[in-house]
Amino acid sequence: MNKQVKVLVVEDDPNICELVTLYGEKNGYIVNVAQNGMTGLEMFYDTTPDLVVLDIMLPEMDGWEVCKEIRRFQKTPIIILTGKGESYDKLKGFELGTDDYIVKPFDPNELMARIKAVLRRVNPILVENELIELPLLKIDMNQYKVICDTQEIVVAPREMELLYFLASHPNQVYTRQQLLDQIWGLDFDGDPRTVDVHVKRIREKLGDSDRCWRVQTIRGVGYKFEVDNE
Amino acid sequence: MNKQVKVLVVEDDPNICELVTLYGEKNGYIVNVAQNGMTGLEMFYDTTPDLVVLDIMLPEMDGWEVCKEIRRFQKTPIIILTGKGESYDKLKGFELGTDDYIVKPFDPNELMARIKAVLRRVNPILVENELIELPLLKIDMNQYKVICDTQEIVVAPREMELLYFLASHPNQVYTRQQLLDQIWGLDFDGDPRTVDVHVKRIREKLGDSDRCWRVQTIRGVGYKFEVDNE
DNA sequence: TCTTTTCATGAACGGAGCGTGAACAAATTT
DNA sequence: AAATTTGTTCACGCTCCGTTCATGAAAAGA
Repeated sequence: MNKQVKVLVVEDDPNICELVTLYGEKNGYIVNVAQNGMTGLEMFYDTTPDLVVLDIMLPEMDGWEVCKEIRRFQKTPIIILTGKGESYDKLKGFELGTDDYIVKPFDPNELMARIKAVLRRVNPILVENELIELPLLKIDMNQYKVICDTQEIVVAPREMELLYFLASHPNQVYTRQQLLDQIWGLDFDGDPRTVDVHVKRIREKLGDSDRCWRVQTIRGVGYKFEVDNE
Repeated sequence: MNKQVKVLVVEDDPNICELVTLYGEKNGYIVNVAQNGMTGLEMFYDTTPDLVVLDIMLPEMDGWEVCKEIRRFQKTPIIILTGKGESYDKLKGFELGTDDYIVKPFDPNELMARIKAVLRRVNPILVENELIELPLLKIDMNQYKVICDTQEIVVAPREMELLYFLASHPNQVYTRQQLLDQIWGLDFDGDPRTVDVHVKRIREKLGDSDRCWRVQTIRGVGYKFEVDNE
């Protein structure tokens, strides 16, 4: 198991703090929060985080100052949080060496994705690879790549996610609705049989040779990714 | 036997309350209902449920408040009930530490499935595994798989459910009508002899070797899954 | 033994559920 | 803006499943 990744959030809005903390912990990070720039810096030296999420509009000491101060001796990755109105000075950001930025209001999942991306770029060891390997099948969610029978296969995003989800829960049956909720999201309000079409496309792309795994239809229930045990 | 699982439902629509209660009790849960957020919280501290089903649109105190309040010190799993139209504030977080959510109008069985899934993830001991293992017989409802004499058997959905139900209540006799009510549902209005045909098909699929278990006919009454206690 | 009741079994019908191709819409790329 | 890729829906056909019915066998009671 990898060591726990520490994230420092410097942000004065307690709601956002709470939100980021919740999502961060859900993703397995240790999250520390500072409500202003000063305590942010203190906490930085105190906890030596692997990444900093930094609001620009801060009381006492603004985000750029914090950023500059951190960058004097450390190259810890920094993700900037900026309000919609606040003109984010790209040049300034580059000069100060930030790694990414996200505009409020933001989708927490989006932020999590960015954190993961930055961490991977800066320190790949910290990030667990979303990779599934089976005989004659390799699904790499990071590179969005599927290799089947030693040759790469072009799989569309949705197909990729569906295949990955099924394959990461082998032998477990899921109803169409469960798959829609998990992969499409709760707000998707469409035909459950959409899943069928994606399954079909996955199947025809992977071919129908005899392997120790397959996407199985369970009539009256749904689908499962079946793997033969030895 | 496992200890009884307690579920708290916080929902103002009495119809939904009744529905969830009915289904919940059928699944062996102790169901408590609160009609608004305030009494919901009181009842939470009062009954210490194992899981909370929480509507978002509530009088007096909205679901997010209840959620936040519960989450202050407890990590009791929460399943959110949300209307289709209600746009949830992404920033606020529709997943403010909730474990799952389901959109109204929903299929009660779907909700039951989610409750079970969440419970299994959070506290596996509370959930009885949908798995029956006997000498020369394995019924796995999660994988929708029956293994008899070390080889897999293809069993149709209804047969599967019937076999599972009987096998999970060994040596208990059920009339045809009871079986219809339990498995087909109360709204089924057909020939009770339908059960006979399914029993027959189960029997011929499982073979008629001498084993320590069998589906027994009790003449004039119904059927039972008989297991020899050596 | 004969009658009656109850169950097992095979066959058959109707329908639900799924695979598939194609069309359309939306997003993405060029 | 055009072209390509991707996502979704629809319609058709087919298969498999659930249900019912008819018939004969088995059990129970007289």
